Amino acid sequence: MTEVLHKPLRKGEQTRASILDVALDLASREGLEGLTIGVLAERMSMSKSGVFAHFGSREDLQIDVLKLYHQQFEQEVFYPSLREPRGLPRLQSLFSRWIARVSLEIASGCIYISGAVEYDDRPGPIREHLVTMVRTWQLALQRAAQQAVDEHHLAPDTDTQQLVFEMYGLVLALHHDARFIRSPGCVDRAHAGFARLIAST
Amino acid sequence: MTEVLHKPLRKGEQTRASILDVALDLASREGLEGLTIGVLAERMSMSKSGVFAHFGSREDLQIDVLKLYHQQFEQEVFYPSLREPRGLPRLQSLFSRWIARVSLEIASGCIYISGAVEYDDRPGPIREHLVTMVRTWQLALQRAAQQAVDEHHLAPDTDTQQLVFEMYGLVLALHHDARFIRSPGCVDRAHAGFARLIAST
DNA sequence: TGCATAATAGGACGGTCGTTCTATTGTGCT
DNA sequence: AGCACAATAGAACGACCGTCCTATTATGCA
Repeated sequence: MTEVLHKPLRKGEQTRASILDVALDLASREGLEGLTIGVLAERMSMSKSGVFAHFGSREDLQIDVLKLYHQQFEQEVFYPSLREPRGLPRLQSLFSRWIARVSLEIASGCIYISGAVEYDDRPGPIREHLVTMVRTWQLALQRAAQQAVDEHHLAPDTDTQQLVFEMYGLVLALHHDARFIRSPGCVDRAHAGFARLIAST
Repeated sequence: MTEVLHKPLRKGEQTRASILDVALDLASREGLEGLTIGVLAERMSMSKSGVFAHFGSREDLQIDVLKLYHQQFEQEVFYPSLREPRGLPRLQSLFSRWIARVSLEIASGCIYISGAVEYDDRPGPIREHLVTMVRTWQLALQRAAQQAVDEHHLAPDTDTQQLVFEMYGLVLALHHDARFIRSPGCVDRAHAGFARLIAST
């Protein structure tokens, strides 16, 4: 069990990791469904079977990509915000970092968002993993919102589920207008929406 | 030119129309990219080539599906709202009918929304058509919002682009939580968001 | 009813997909 | 250095894709 941690990265594990990196980039651009082993192999300058051997199946590869994305999301958005004081500052930080990440992702795309559309009607383990991750994130937001209520930063009758719903809407609108419509200034609009949202509760 | 209008539907045009109906249903569920001629032919109990012959290419088929969707959207959401008086009533009607349609589409999916994700990074005529249609809809909303300002139903300094941005976000969040997360009560949340949106401007 | 032509079927094409098998190359330990 | 074995390559598979070509069937008008 634990001795695995001490084992240094053998060659295989190392290339497996870099395959996953490229796969994440690819899936961000083309969607998880658009992630194909042939293209992945080409980008890696490897043979299809060479790439394939590192994962039991394409589905396992997709799930591993998903887990990697989740990990990066936590690292970039969630954990840093925990250093902010409970309540509104932390909620504000979560939202800002979220926006910042989606803004950077304008060139590549957010897998949580594209995955939600790709797998909204496609049962299976990928959908289940995806739903769990997004639910986790929504619950984290809701917890932060509740803390803001407890700290009297928000009105005591605040519907935190409604709050998270609308925050998610702002980010979806940002992703939509930035990546699809490509209209400028939508990052500011997302921030303005959040400010109004906080002010009116 | 005009004598085409008087020509009754020959057999071919008739089956072509019903193919498009099935294709629209299929594309709503699987996405425009998931719309495949083989599956379409199977659903029609026709041969692949029999289906194919009605459209010059798969891309043309997809564009025709898009146009059909646009037409239905206008018919169900846009035109009926024009009978409401200018200003807030009409804006409210546009939003309500929009929500109602997306709610009914929970079982099948909205092509504007899924298409936005599928084609946000895939250049070509399909993307162009899609962007034009969504832009048209957003501009219609913005026009209605501006009329609400002119009628003094909304504050004179209202940022109508911001308003449309947030309305779109509410619908995207509804689509997300209803179809992907499958959390109940999000239709009410979309309405509540709109009410708060109007109240706070 | 016959005939021009529209509508559809059937089969084949080259391509890509995920996956499997076998062979070859490379690594890392004793 | 040599050996066990991990890592990768290469070819082949069946399945599905869009598209094309040719034959057959159905339609609708004279």
